[in-house]
Amino acid sequence: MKRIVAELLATALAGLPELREAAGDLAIDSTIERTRDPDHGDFASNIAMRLAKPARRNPREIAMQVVAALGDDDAVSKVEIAGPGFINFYLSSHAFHAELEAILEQGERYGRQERKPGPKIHLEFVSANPTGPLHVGHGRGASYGATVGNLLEAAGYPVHREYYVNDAGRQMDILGASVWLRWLAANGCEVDFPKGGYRGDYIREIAGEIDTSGIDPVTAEAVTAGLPENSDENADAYVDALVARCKALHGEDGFDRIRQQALESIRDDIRADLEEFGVHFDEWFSEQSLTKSNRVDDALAVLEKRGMLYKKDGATWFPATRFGDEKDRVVVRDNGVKTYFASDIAYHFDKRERGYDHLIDILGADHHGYVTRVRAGLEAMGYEADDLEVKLVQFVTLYRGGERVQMSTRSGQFDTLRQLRAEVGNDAARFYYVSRSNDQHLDFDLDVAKSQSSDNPVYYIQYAHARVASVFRQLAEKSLEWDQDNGRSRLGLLAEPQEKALMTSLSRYPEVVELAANNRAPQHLVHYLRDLANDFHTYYNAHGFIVDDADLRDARLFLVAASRNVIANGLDILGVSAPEKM
RNA sequence: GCGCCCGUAGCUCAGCUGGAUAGAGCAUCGGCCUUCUAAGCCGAGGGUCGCAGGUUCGAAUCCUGCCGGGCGCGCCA
Repeated sequence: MKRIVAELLATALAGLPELREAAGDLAIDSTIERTRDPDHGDFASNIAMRLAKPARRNPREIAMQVVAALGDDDAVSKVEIAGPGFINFYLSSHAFHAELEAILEQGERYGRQERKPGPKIHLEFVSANPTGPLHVGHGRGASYGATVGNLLEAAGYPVHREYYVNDAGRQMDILGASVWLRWLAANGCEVDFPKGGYRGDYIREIAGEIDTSGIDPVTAEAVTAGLPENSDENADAYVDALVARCKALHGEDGFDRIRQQALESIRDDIRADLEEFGVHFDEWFSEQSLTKSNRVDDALAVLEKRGMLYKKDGATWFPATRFGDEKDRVVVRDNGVKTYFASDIAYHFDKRERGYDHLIDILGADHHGYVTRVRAGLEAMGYEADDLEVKLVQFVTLYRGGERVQMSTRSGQFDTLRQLRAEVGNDAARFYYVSRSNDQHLDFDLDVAKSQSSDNPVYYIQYAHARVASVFRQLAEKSLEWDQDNGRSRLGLLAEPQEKALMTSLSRYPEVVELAANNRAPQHLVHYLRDLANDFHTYYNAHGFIVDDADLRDARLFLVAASRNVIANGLDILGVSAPEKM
């Protein structure tokens, strides 16, 4: 709808060379906004004020000139100049009726833009290490990422959703050793469990499920002989020695089998958890595959070739400070092992090489330290630092009964995403996770999320949708039918203030989706749906829909059906269900 | 010490690339069910937008400094 005004303004400006020159590359779109006050019309443009300086003229005078140059359009009923130089546009009821018709014509497509050829967006999110179940914090990244993906798709961009599986490196060895020890224990071989090991119950479960055919049980003495003490200072050495011992006793293959089964079990569990949560990925990208296909070496070779590596103290360094990082970073340690940073830049290099134009990483706030260096890596390899956009998701704190819920893996308290979903349901979880800006700490109140009452906005919005469905059920019970065509031709009967307000809100939907997509800000959609539901409930309480006058009834049901359509489309983007009945 | 994020009503938070009188929910108070679901609606009170400067026609929004809170600063992953 905004486009109507934008086009009118653009045409007017095209006929005013002096102003057009002053405008330069000013996007006309960016001068137009919805008004907050209906007294200011439906849309306002501040273009006259923006042009005042470059044109060295009085803004009201410019506004008058622009208004005089505006062509006629039956979508616009009135144009006024107000305040310091705003141009206020009042849209005609014709324009709003056309929008209502578009909503029902386009159905699920309403608010979605035509698919654009590019830029192709690579969206990486969650990417939690496969060492245990997802916790509550990951849930926020999952909801946020999934919703941003939906928004970007609605805005027309091709989106590839990817989960990076950190299935290589030392942590996987520790996971393997943890499962191995639990397996040994189940077979009568008790060994002191390492302090840095994974001790969750799921490790025991995995140990009980893995296929160990051909791997023979051993004695505790064989395992512990010559091992360092399992003390706090020796924690790392003790774990590493256990890994080495496992390989010595069962062979590389034996250890590898245990480790691989452990990580696959956990990864599959994470995948199932996310699927149940309505969070889908196009690809689960394995870090192991990066190494196997030599992509890390490829990336390092590119850096080498560009003179972006140097040796110092036996290690290989990347001069990150040249790209604004606070210190240079090691990519290959003095023991020859490549760092996590090396595979990280290789991974992002690979993303670009796979043909994605724009990379978005959604990370926990504790990862913000990596942003500069990874962007530096991309830049050093010849890409733009801005090709990588990082959205940080701040921490989540759970509250119950006004008290902070302690989240600790160790104490076995409430902390997994599964537990949260079981307690409040997927809809409430998806909704609350994205109801706040990603860079705002999130206080997640379990009592509110669970409550099926007025203080719970999820139900408030869903209720509006269910109410519409109920109205149509009621219609059928009264053996009446909705004549949609008649309703369409009678939209002029919708003159009540609540009807005007609802039509205005509905027409905003495409703009809200675009705004939310461009800013990676799902909370805009959340707040919009809340407002829309409010407009609907107000209308519902003020006027009957199933009235005796068939023309008025058909017209009102047209508006009501359009409301249902927009609410359903919005909830779909949020990954929240739109119930027919509550 | 350095870097990132945050500071808006009693509480939890919106506030779009700077716009017109700073908004919503909860909580508090007062109304509305013989009529499509009261999981709803209407109304009232409640603000030094952390503080101080600056930029400009205009600042909660941009810049600088300070105060307060969170997170991060490995040849870990």
